[in-house]
Amino acid sequence: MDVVADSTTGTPPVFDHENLALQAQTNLLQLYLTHLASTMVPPMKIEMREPMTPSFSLSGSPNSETDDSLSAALVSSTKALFTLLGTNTTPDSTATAVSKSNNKICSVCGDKSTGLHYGASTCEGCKGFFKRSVQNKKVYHCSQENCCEIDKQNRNRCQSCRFRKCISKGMLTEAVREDRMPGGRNGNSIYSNYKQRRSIIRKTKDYIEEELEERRPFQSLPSGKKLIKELVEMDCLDRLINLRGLRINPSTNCDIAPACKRLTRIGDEIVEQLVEWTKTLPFFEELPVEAHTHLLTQRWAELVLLSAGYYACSVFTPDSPDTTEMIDETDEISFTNEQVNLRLLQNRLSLVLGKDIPFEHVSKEAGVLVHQFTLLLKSFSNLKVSPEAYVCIKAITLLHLSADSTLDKSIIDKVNTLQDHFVKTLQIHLHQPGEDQQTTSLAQILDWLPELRKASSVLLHSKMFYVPFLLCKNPRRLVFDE
DNA sequence: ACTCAAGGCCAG
DNA sequence: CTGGCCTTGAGT
Repeated sequence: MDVVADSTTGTPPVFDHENLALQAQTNLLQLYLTHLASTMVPPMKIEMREPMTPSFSLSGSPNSETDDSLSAALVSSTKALFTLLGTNTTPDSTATAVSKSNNKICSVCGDKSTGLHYGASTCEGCKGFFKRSVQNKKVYHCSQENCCEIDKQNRNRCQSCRFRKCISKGMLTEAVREDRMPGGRNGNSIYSNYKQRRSIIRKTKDYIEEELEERRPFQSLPSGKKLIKELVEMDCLDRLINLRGLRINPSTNCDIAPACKRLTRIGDEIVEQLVEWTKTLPFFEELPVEAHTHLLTQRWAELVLLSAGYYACSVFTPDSPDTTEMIDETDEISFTNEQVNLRLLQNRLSLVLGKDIPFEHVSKEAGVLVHQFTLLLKSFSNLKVSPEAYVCIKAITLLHLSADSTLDKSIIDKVNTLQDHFVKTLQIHLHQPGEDQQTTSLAQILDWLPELRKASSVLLHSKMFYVPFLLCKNPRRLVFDE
């Protein structure tokens, strides 16, 4: 009955094999993210307001030659990534819509527009202001709260908010020439990349901007119900939960090999889903791709745990604190009892792998992880997080920078500003009346984040990325949508 | 030759 | 620093 135990060696071969493969998968993750950056970044040199460090050579993959097998795997999945990168753009409709709607009015201040300037239809004033700002590498600071309204009358009251609105309206710092050469036209590449990215999130952004044009606490990223609503709609938690690698083909008795192979592909799938999610974020275009790469690389494990945890809480409604009796019979994850979850993992792992896995092996390999995940579930379920709060927490988690971040300072400031914004948005949401006595405070949620971080390090250490998903969803019930 | 988006000039 | 007006020059 127990194939694994037949092995003469003391260590369980199944898990050893997996761990090796999954370790390679972690490296693959890095490569994917780097690859994402290289395909998103135009090959030209890009100068930001602050003197950019040459770290932009990230697209040039300065590292030494990668391992052959990893390269091969990378190449094989490149196609899928390219589809992720949004080739399904509608440049025509975008262009015409923009040119029509912005033909006469400056999109920044509402003054009379004199045409397209640096990517947006603006007046001479905003054009000149943007040019001087970029040329002189100006860094402005808002004396208020980054929420100044910019119109024709008061556009000179706050340079910081004016510049931010320029950016949010699509003006590109890259379009200001470093060599100051007059005349001619900028290469199409400057705008094509931007337009491609913008078209992906155009729907979201336009929607938000229509609703919140008047009162926006933050120019490029409006706060409010619409922002949260979009985030909730874009979240696609089901896609992350219904990982193909965890599905069971009911008709065929899976061999061990394909099952293992599928498990090792889960890293790919997670990256795919997270990249997809990142691209739908309203602030996607506000940050350079290397920033997204950096953030995803650092935070993906936390995002996985958060997503799985939220899914478990939303599906199983953790209102029964005493789950001691639901061992064996029930097929539900426990929020308190890690032994239940270990048993559950054993069952489901055996199911996916198509053979019995001894409990002690599961306990040995995933015990610490299950322990941490169960603790995390318990504390997370106490927060009673709403879908709206969940997407805010997710954004806050992604936008958490380590102290030793290697990003450019201007980017760090931007990321921090964005994170602050989502914290405020979350706070506003929590204070909203109508919810059934939201007792959870912002401080409670923020206090929980270190716990998430701690659990993520365990997840990274174990390399069994799929454990949270396997625990929170029965592989038998995974949706087959292909 | 015309267009249009980039840079420059300079009175306010 | 601002912004209206002028000059440039590749693309059409």
